[in-house]
Parts: sequence; structure tokens; C-alpha cells
Amino acid sequence: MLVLIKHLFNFAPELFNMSYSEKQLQIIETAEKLFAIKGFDGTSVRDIADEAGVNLAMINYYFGSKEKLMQALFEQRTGHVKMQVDNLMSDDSLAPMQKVEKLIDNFVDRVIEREKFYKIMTCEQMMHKNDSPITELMIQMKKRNAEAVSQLLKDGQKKGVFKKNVDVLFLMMTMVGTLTQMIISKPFYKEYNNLQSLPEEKFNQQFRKKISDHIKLLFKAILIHEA
Amino acid sequence: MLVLIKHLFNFAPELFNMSYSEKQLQIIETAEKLFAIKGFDGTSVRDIADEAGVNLAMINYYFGSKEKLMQALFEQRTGHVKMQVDNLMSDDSLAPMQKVEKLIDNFVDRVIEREKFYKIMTCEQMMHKNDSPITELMIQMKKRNAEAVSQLLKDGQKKGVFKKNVDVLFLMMTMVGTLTQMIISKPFYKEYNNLQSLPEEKFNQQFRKKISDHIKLLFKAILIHEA
Amino acid sequence: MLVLIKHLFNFAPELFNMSYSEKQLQIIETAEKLFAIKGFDGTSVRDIADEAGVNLAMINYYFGSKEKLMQALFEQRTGHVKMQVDNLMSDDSLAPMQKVEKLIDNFVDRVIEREKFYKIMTCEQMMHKNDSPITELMIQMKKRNAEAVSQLLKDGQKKGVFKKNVDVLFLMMTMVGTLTQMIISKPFYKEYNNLQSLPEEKFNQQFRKKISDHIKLLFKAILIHEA
Amino acid sequence: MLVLIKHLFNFAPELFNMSYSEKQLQIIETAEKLFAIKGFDGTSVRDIADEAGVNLAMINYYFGSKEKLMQALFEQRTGHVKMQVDNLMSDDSLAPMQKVEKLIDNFVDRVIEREKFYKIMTCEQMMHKNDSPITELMIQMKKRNAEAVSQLLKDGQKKGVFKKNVDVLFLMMTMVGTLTQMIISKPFYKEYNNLQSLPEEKFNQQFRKKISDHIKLLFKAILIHEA
DNA sequence: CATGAATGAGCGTTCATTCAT
DNA sequence: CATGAATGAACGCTCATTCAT
Repeated sequence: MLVLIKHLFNFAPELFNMSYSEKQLQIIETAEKLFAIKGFDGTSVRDIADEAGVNLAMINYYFGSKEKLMQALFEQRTGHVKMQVDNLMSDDSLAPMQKVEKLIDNFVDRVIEREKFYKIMTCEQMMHKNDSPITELMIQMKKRNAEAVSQLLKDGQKKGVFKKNVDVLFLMMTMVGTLTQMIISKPFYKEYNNLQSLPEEKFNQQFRKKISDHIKLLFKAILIHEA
Repeated sequence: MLVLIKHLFNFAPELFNMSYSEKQLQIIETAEKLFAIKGFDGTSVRDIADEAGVNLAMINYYFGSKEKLMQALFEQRTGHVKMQVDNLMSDDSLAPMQKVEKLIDNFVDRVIEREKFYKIMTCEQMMHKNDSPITELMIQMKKRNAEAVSQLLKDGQKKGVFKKNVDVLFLMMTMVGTLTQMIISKPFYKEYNNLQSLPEEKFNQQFRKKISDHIKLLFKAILIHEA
Repeated sequence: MLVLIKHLFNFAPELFNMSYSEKQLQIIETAEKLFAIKGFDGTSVRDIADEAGVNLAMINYYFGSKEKLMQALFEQRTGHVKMQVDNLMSDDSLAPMQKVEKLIDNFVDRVIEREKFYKIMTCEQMMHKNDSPITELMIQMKKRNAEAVSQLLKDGQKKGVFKKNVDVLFLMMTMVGTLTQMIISKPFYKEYNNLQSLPEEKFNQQFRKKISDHIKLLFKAILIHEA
Repeated sequence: MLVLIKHLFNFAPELFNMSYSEKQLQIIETAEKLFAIKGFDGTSVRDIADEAGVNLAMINYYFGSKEKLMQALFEQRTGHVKMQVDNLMSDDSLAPMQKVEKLIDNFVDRVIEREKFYKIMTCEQMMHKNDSPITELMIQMKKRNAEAVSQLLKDGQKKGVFKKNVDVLFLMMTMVGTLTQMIISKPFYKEYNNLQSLPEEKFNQQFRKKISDHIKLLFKAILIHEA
């Protein structure tokens, strides 16, 4: 395919069913890794090219610019989130609280699996350069998610299982914020609790479970308990 | 002032009662602002010099390097935290839950007041370059705070007002993470709830109260309610 | 040409038969000229770039750093010395004293031809920064040359044409030092002997002959005459 | 005395019988040391100030500029040379060859004692920036010395103890160049001859004697032996 | 289609020097 | 008389990007 056209339309890759080549995915993955470690500005295109084992000029050739590579990374990583949430919400076999619990589980899983990417996203949110396409992407994603959760809340309230007057954003931010902080502080948590000897895999499994349970506890406090 | 000596001893500025000159504080403040907007790597020393209206060379003259300027910023902003926490903890006139609530209020106030700085700190934590002096500072602060809160927990448990088996780090991360996420999402929150017309001052006041109450609710869920 | 690979292997360029491009040679030549006039530290990379008519970044692109450009200059200029000396030494058709005379002629020719480079080398030797790769290069060259001359001495002594107990380093330093001093003082020599009107070419020819004869005289005093 | 006037007349300090204060001498000495190790351009005024333990601004205050400090160093170190040579030359109790030998001894002693300074001087000669006051100083010194030695030669020739047609500059350059090369190569000489274990003082003594004898041998070859 | 070569702009830092007191 | 503070200029180097092939 003509790379030029690709650039023109890469603002909505899913519409064109555009898939990245193996080399491109490799670049995206490397970028994700390095951005997470050294930050966007702290990572040079050369770093990425070297680490990914590709030609320096290829990155601009494929993605147009460093900024657009970041965009591609975001699109690649956030592409399937909406569908996942929609599927969950439209599953009529689940009670509202079950949906909430599944939402939490899904989110915790996704973030732990894509730890690096969520670190980048959090940082990017901090200093949201105005009119950046990535900021725009994130705002839209937030809105979509807020809408879905809002619908779920209303459903639960109609069924009498959730309290009235729950702030949907506070709810979400509690989940996102707590989880983010957990991820950030993982090394500190390990050291503080003397768990360095535990195998990484086993620790992650326990950590994931604890976080999930913890957030569910918080959600119940917000959604059910009287203030 | 002897700048050289200052460099030598700036690892413990409070011991030497060294205060920064007005110009130095101006530089630190400008750095804080720009680091928060554009990130550490995204901000050039020239940016800071221009914005602060000082000579470029001045910054290296005063702080030694860009990195050390960041350190100075951290020391300046975190210098009084320990004392504040200690004072609160040793106040025998307060019940454990009162202490917890005051801790939350203090923290929320501090973060909202120093919003920019806490954004920087969160980002810095994300990609904690190993052996960076700032990372070291943050870890020590975390440890100190964890110890203090841990003591408070034990006290409350002895008095029978707190549950057993509370994970102190989970508790703290809930507070820090939720608050951080709130701060990050403030513009989004405003827009989502159509509060753009509200005066900034009035909104902040309400926001602060809501956050504080929300976190207190969460803490009660963690500390008191049965799982 | 793969510049990266070139950097990796430029410690032994002759093994890889890597030749510098015309532009690179131009940079090396310009560097040689400016280093000789203004010294290494006195010459900025910008000076070299301007004088050579190339982009500033080009120099770092080609050579990696100012230091490595200096290394490249050394390797380029000293690359063929070893072979030249070896060839002379292994020429069985020459008597020891003939070899000595040829050695002197070769050396005088080489230094006068590469006057600028030998000025740099002498200065570099003065303040030999420890562990500098260039210092290392020079020491090795000195050792190799000392070994070769030592062999020649022993041969002459066995054949009974050279005195015993000749200090090989004193011999070499006499040649190198005297010649260096001549080169340094060339302008002064010209003026002192009122030879400014002589065409440069003609003067050089005479000067070279006089120096050569002078050093041969000194060598005979060291190698043959009784003390 | 007014520093301003001092600056105006410091091109000929001996005329005004100007002596440097202890602090100034300390600066000069430090400058000599650092210039010899790192070169003129490689040494910053800050380096000198720090090493000498004086205020940075003092150096410009005392000497006017870095360049003028270098001049002061030269004047300080070369001030007494002329007188020394003149005294030797006018000593009628010595035969020409004795004078030559004493000249050599004196020079070798002086250079070994002021090794650092002579390194600087040699380098400075290499890249004689046109119209530099230091270059001018050195040329004048060379001329004076050449005149004195020339006179000595003529005297020896008249007395029939020296050959005719001796090139006075070649003679001097042989001495200066050989000695310079020896000084430069002292560490290499030590290592090559496995003399590292010898105490520095003892080695220097032997080295000085060997050099002196060697140069005397060379001079006899030039002045007396038939070519 | 891919890439080695090239570049202008900007980086953090240090320089010799001057100024205000 | 001496010095801490300050500064414009320049340093070596790396950046994201472009271009010719």
C-alpha cells in the first residue's frame, strides 16, 4: 500500500482495516518500552531504531514523525477497549454488581498486562499539550468509558442495588488512580513487604488478585454502603 | 551567598538553614511550572531562563545543572512534609480516625495547592531512573510516610477502632492514586459536569471538599467496614 | 558507507581496508591544519566545519566526537610508518650504517612533509593525558620503533661497525628532538639567516639536506666515535 | 601600587622593579602547573583559581586576563636567563670549550628544574599565534641567546679550538631539541629501561648527568670533529 | 521500497570576563 | 582592596527530520 495514503488516513486505522507489518509492530513495541522507561522526550528516534534493529529513516518513513509514532502506539493499544466494554455492558445475563466486578477484573488485567503503555498514558495525561491528537484520543476514550459506566450505574440504581447520587467520574478515577499508583509502586511494595524472593510470575498473580479485591471493596463502599 | 558551599550542602538544606534568594525561588517556580507542562526532558534550560527572565548561565551558576535544579525543586517542595506528618501523628488530643481525616485533609490541600509539583512527581515516579537522587528522595519520603501511617494504624487497631490486617501501602496508594487521578482529570471533570462557568476559586473549593469526603469514605471502607 | 561499523572498527582501519571518503579526508586535513595552528583545545569543531566547508554535525556523524577525529587523524598519518620501517630493516642489501642513514632520510622527509602533524604529535606528547587512546597509540609506535632501531644497533655491533653501550632511546631522541626543534624554528632560522627571499620550495630542499646531514653527523658521533 | 598602572607597564616589569606578591606568585605557579598538564586552552581560569585557592575574579584583577597571566608567567620564568648567559660569556677565566660545557650544564639544570615551564614554552612555540606578545618574547630571547653563543663560537674559532662553518642555530637546536625530547620521554624512558623502582631523586640525578654528557658528546662532534 | 548521508536547530554546559559593592 | 554575582558567547554534541538514490 502507498505509504503516503497510509499517513493521510492513519487517524482512523480501524476504518480502513489497516494492519501494521511485523516491522512496524516491532517499532511500536520498542517505542512503547522506551517511552515507558525514559519518557517521550527522553527517548530519541535513534534509540528506538537501534533497539528495534531497524534503519533510523524507516521510522519517519513508516510513521511520518516521532509524534505520529506515538499516535500509532495509542491507536494500536486502545483500539479494542471500546468493543470490550460494549460487549460487557450489553451482556444481559449479568447482574449490575457482577458487571462492575468484571469491569474491574478486565481493567486490572489489561493495565497489568500493558503496564508500560499505561505508564505512558498517565504521564501523557499529566502534561496534556493542548490540541495534541493524543490528548484528543484520550478524552474521547474517557468519555466513552464514562458513558458506558454511567449507563451501568443507572441500570443498577433502577434495580435498586446501587445508591443514588454516585459520581461516575469519582468512581472511575478511584479505580484508575488506585491501580495506577499500585503499578507505579510495585517495586516499592515488593521491597517494603520483603517479597523480593517471590518469583515474578507468582507475585504478579497475587498482586493482581489483591488489587482487584481491594478495588471491589472500594466500589462497594461507593456504590452500596451508606455514607 | 557562597554558591559553591551551597552546592556542597544542598543535600540537607534545612540543616544549614539555607534559604534560596528571590531569584532562585523564581527559577525553581518557573521550572516547576514548565516541568509540569512539558515534562523534564521537554523543558530546556533556555525555556526556564527565558520564562523566569534570568540569564541562561545563571541557572547552572545557582544550581549546578538541570538535574540539580530538579533536585532543588524537590527538596524545596518536600522539605516540610515530614515535620507536618510528625506533628499530626504526635498530637495526643486526636482520636485515630480524626488523625486519619486530618491526614487526608492535609494531603488533599497540599496536593491541590502544589498541583504542578505533584504532577511532576508522579511522572518522575513512573520512569524512575535507577540511582537518580530524586528517586532516592521519593523512596525515602514514601518509607517515612508509610512508617508514620503504619504506627497510626497499629494505634487504632489497639484501640479497637480499626480492622486488623489492613495493608498500609494499599491504603496510602488509594489516597495518593485517587487524588492524583482527580487532579489530572480536573479539566475533564469540569467539562463533563458542565462546570466551566463556575469561578475557578469556587470550583476548587467544592472540588477539594468532594475529593476529601470521597477519600474519607474509601478509608472508612478499608479501615472499618467488614470485607 | 556504514558509518557505525566504521566507528566500531576504526581502531585498526588498515585491517578492514577502510578508506576515508574525500569529504572525510578533507575534514581530517583541516583538523590537522587547525590543530597545528591553534592546538586541540584551541580549535573548535565549528572552526573545523567552517574551514572544511562541511556541516558541523557532519563531523560528529563521521567521526563520533572531536576526540575520535583526533584519533582518526593519528591513525591516518601513522598507519604506514611501521611498514616503512620494517621494509627498511629487513633489506639485507644494506649495511648497518646505510640503514641508519636511510632511516634518518626517511624520517626527515616524513616529518618535513607532515610538518603540521608532527607539531601536533609533539604537543600531544607534552601533556600526555593518561589513558588517552592517542597517548597509547604513540607509546606503541615509540616502542615498535625503538625495537626496530635496537635490532639494527645490535646487528651493527655484531658486525663491529657500531660502538657498544649505545643507548637506543638517546639515539632516537636526538634525531626526533633535533628535527622537531628545527621544524619549530624554521621561520626563525629563515629570518636569522636572511633567507626570506629564497623560494619556499628551494629553501625546504636545502633545509632538508642540511638537517639530514647534521643528524647523520650526530649519529656517527654516537655510534662510532670514541667518547 | 595602583593595579591599573601595573597593567599598563607589565610588559617590562624588570624596568619598574616590580615584584609579585605571594598570592600572585602562587597563581603563577599554579598556572604553570596546570598549563603544563592540560595546556593553555585546556586550563580554565576557574581551574587555576580553585587549585590556587584564590578567588576567581582575583586572577583577572591581578593580571588583567588569562593571556596576560601567561605573559606574566613567561616574564617571571625567563627574566634571569639573559643575565645568567651574559655572566657566563664574560667570564674570561674559562676556555671556550669549558664555557660550552658550562652552558650545557646550566641549560640542562634549568630545564629539568623548570620542566613544566619548558613544556609550555615548547608547545607555545609550535603554534606561534602571530603577533602574540609571548611569541615576541621568545623570539627575542632566542636572538639574544643565539648572539651570545655566536660570539662564543667566534671566540673559539679564533682560538683554533672550534671548526669553521658551524651553524649556530643548528648547534642550539640540537641542545634544545634533544633535551626537550628527553624531558618529554622521561616516563617512557623509565619504563623502557625498567627503572620504575629507582627513587625519583636518584633517577633524576642520573638522568641529568647522562643527558649532559650526551649533549656534550654531540657538541664536540659538531664543534671539533671533522665531518 | 528502503536507506545511508546529510543538515539546521537546539541541547546542557562552561567559558573568560565584568560588575556592583 | 577584594569578591560574590552575574553574563554573553561559545563550547561539544545530539536531535528529529529530509533527501538523493
